[in-house]
Amino acid sequence: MRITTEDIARICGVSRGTVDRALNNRPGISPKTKEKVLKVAKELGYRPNMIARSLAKGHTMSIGVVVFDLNNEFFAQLLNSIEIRARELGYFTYLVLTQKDPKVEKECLSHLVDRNVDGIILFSINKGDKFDDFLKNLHKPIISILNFISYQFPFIGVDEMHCMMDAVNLAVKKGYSHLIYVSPPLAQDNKHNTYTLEQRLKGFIQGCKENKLDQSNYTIINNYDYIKQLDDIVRSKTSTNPDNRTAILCSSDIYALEILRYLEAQGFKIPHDIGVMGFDNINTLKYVKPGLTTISYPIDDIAVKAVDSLIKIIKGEEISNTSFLSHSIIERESL
Amino acid sequence: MRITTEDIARICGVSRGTVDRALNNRPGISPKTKEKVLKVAKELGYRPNMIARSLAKGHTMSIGVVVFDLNNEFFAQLLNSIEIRARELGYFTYLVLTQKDPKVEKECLSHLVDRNVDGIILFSINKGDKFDDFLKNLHKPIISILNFISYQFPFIGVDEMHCMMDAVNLAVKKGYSHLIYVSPPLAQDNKHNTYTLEQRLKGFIQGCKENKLDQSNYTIINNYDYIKQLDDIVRSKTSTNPDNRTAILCSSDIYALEILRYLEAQGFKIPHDIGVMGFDNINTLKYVKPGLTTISYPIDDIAVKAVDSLIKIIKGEEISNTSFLSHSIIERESL
DNA sequence: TTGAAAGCGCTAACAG
DNA sequence: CTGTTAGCGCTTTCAA
Repeated sequence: MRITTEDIARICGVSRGTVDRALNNRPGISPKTKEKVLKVAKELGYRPNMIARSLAKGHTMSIGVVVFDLNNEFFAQLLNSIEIRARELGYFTYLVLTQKDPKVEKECLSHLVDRNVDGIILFSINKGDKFDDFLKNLHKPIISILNFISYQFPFIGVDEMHCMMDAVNLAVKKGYSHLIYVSPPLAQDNKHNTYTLEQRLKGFIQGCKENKLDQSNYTIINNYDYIKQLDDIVRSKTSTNPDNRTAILCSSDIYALEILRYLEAQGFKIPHDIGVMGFDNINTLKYVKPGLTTISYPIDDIAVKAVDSLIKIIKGEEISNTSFLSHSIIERESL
Repeated sequence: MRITTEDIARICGVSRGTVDRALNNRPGISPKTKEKVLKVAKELGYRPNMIARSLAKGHTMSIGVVVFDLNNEFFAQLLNSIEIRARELGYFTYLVLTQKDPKVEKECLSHLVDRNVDGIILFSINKGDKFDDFLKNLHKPIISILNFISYQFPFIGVDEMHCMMDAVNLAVKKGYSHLIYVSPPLAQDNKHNTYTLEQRLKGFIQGCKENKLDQSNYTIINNYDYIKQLDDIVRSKTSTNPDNRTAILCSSDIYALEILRYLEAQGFKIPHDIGVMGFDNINTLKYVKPGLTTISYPIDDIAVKAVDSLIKIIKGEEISNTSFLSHSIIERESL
């Protein structure tokens, strides 16, 4: 089949140890034999068997990336940048999609360890003490991204709470006096890790507080039936009085997009009648009219930092336990 | 460190062979010892080392997926479905992004083989006899998708040419008498595998022929400066005469989207003044106004079929060499 | 400078 | 039914 070091050794009339010294240019070999071995290896098209190497060395030069799916462009971009960066540094990446199933996530994590990945980048759907223990028992470097797990694991993300506070501030500054917050996935927060969503919600509430909006001035919608619920609220609250306009802030661009479509269909003018704001700044927004005002995440930076940090840990270096990268507001037309 | 079969053997006072028989329930072991071994293994939290298993068995239960990037949602969806399907069947997937660099693609392909993946799903950017030889020398099952490589390798995709013929037919049926075909990536076809693009172009030309449109009735734009070029043509050709309207057919939704934005900014009414049609039916289209008429690819089917076929080959079964899955036209408002 | 041998952890063929 | 042995292909230590 494939050429092995043994083949080369036999042909060159040397031992496998010597072949290894030549191939991985280690000291203790004469230039002459080295040259010969290298020449034969090249002629035969020798390629090292990484599986065997992994077994012998105890590492695989591969990492695992665990996210729930790629339907949100956001994750596709993240994964894209992770793969590029990882390979730049010599690592191959295993992709694992958990479909938001906590059990699947745990199983896959274990499987990755069985395959001896050197480290894992994890956007987790699990959380809690038991999960912490589970992760600890994996005995592998792990970087959590975006969805915070616990202080036991390095984390890279953004300050979600302040993102949403900034959003509220912007809305208030623009003169909106009634706010609606739409975050459907909150509906499932009993079982899943919904850190990012919770932080955004907190930010919304805190932002309202700081702007002296009480509960009669804001509404929170936390289920997937949001269009219907919105319908009721919008009809009763919306006013043509320019001093009493309402703005809808969403936990993700995708909901904002749906809402935009719905409002347009209902004949509302955006932002004249109602303001809308998203979150994530996905690529799609480039093609959307009216332009959606949103919060921008530094996706590439998160990806690169996650990979770099992970590999530092793998190599035994120290890294800071938690890093928040900075966000920004992208102002377009919808708010 | 981790528990090994040797540990279990020692503790149970049996040999590693026996442990193996219990763990992988193979025949030739008494129920009693088997039970005991299993119990100890469970207590100790034993997990097989897949690297060692791979080395011993000669396969890794993993596949490689090679595409150029994930910026196009199309690929994200494809990859998503591939991963899901592969893991259903027990395979983990390595993701490799080539950034449209033919050299990188070849290197990565070799690396995947070095890592002993059991098979590869490839959307190739390379082509030609030399590349065929290269792939052959990999001695690995390979499924090519969408970008045809050669008859030497199984292929799964759609009949791109007929897709575009259907598009032309639709445009003509709708009364457009002048067609513009926009396919910027054709600009680079000297070095890359641009099978899909060439086929679409052929389909466009053939469609025009069959509809008796000669070269004065259609225009082909094959560079990234298409907006500017479009500007000139549109100004001279566009007519308010309803019997002489022009339609712009694009090789990808993303160009159609750009064009839509441009035309709107110029004050054109779509489709009243000019018709526009895309290709791919990416998710983004759900949020675009006016709705973009386009060609829909069976992304999930391609993904699932690619995985299934690959694994059949891996298992030594026969598969049909080429499969074209069926496409459909999604009629919305823009044409 | 080189060779021999052991080991990574598992599988599989062969004896007993 | 069970133990022994010989690999898988590479790395690494210890002698020579």
